[in-house]
Amino acid sequence: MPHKPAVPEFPPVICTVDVVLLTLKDQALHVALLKRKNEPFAGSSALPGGYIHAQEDRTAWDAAARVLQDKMGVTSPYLEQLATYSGAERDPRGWSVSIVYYALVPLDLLTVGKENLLLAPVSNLPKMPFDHKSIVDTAVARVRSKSQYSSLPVYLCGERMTLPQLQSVYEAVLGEPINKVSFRRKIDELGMLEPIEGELQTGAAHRPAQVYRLRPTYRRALSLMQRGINS
Amino acid sequence: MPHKPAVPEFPPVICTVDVVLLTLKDQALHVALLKRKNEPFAGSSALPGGYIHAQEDRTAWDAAARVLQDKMGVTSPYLEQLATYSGAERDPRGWSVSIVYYALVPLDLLTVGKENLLLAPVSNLPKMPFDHKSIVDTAVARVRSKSQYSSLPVYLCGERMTLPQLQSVYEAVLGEPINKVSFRRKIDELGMLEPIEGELQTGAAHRPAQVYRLRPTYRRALSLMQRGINS
DNA sequence: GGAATAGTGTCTCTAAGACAGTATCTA
DNA sequence: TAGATACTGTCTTAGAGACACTATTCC
Repeated sequence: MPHKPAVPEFPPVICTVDVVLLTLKDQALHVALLKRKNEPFAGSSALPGGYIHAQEDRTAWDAAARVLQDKMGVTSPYLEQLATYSGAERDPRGWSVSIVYYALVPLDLLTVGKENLLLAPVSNLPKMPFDHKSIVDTAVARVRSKSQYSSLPVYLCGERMTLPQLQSVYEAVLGEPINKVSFRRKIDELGMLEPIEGELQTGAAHRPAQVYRLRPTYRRALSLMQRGINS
Repeated sequence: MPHKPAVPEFPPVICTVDVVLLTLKDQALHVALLKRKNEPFAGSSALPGGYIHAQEDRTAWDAAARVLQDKMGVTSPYLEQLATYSGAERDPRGWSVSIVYYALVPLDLLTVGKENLLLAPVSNLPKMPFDHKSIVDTAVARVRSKSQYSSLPVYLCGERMTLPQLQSVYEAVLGEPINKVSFRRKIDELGMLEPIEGELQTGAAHRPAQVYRLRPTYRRALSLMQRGINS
């Protein structure tokens, strides 16, 4: 029996990762875009991404985390695979595969005026190269969907938060008002928050709100609801 | 400015698709495995899969459909991306990416005793090469999860079905009994089925059941529930 | 007629939403 | 003290589950 080469010679496929980094700014979801330095589409704003470095990255997740670190200076507490986009026509360089991840980070982690950083509201995206617009739309839909029955939006808050703050984050993500009593019942059931004893958020001309923090168990894992938050 | 090559020379990444084909046999989910003809792991049962053919496949979805057709002789009415598995260590041939799809088909489409076909119950999987076991587990979890709030399980039925049949399919997938009244209310709300006038399933020693068929709109698209089927 | 399952009417119970009341801050 | 928002108690309402009753077949 003739010995076959281990890896047959198929035309090469371009293998990349892209990251949809979402944050909350002015009560609305925004996506982080970078001005591309290289061709194709040099100069236009696109999702941060890059080639998989087979020597360096143990997995595609690691590649995405590396891209996030190198290009955005961010280590996201939440980085999950969205989907993989592929095909002959999405990239002029040839048949390509892009494994896309999405991340949620509080705005204040996106430190400083990065030179080429553009925060675009997801409700009014600019022209974007490749299939990046459709990718962002899918990521937003995924985040909205997951937010209905999980603690996902807490990753958009900082370390500490009050319940009214968290509710307004949920409302911004879901795009609709939530019943206050139901919301607090749900958050209570989820059991992911604990009040910081004696710490109240004062300063406003009304009763101060209890400050909570995420329980350590849920720092990296989502907490799921049986039934979603029924708008 | 020096001209850069369009595609930098990174070590090649192996690009494949794999398919988790699920079906219902003896009231339990089974996954279709094929005995591998080629190294690595020749002889052991694994998910059907193959290289992406950049000349032939327009997208990875097309590649998965081709694999399903060529290796299983099946054209699945439902074929959706599950996730992408990647890394340096999952395949002895080197750094690899596998874009994994899952399909649901009625048992009778898996015609005949294919030589190398093994239908393994998902609750008792055999040893499988690569990370295929974890892939199957993820696919099953996805199907269970989606079945709670969508019409996904109808793809496990044939063209026509009765409500008791469909309920038993849901129960097999979800692994728990469902309240009959609630189930019928939900299916009614979904609006995906229409009764075939005058067609009843007779033959058993009891009242015959109305036969339904899927409305054309839902032949390829899922129908979603507001609130899931609450076991 | 008896056994068996199909299909339906209706009560109960759980949980979400509405609403209004009390609490506690700044100006 | 007035105004604002935080927080809570409780009533209403929608929907899921339980249960029982009728329907229709084969033997």
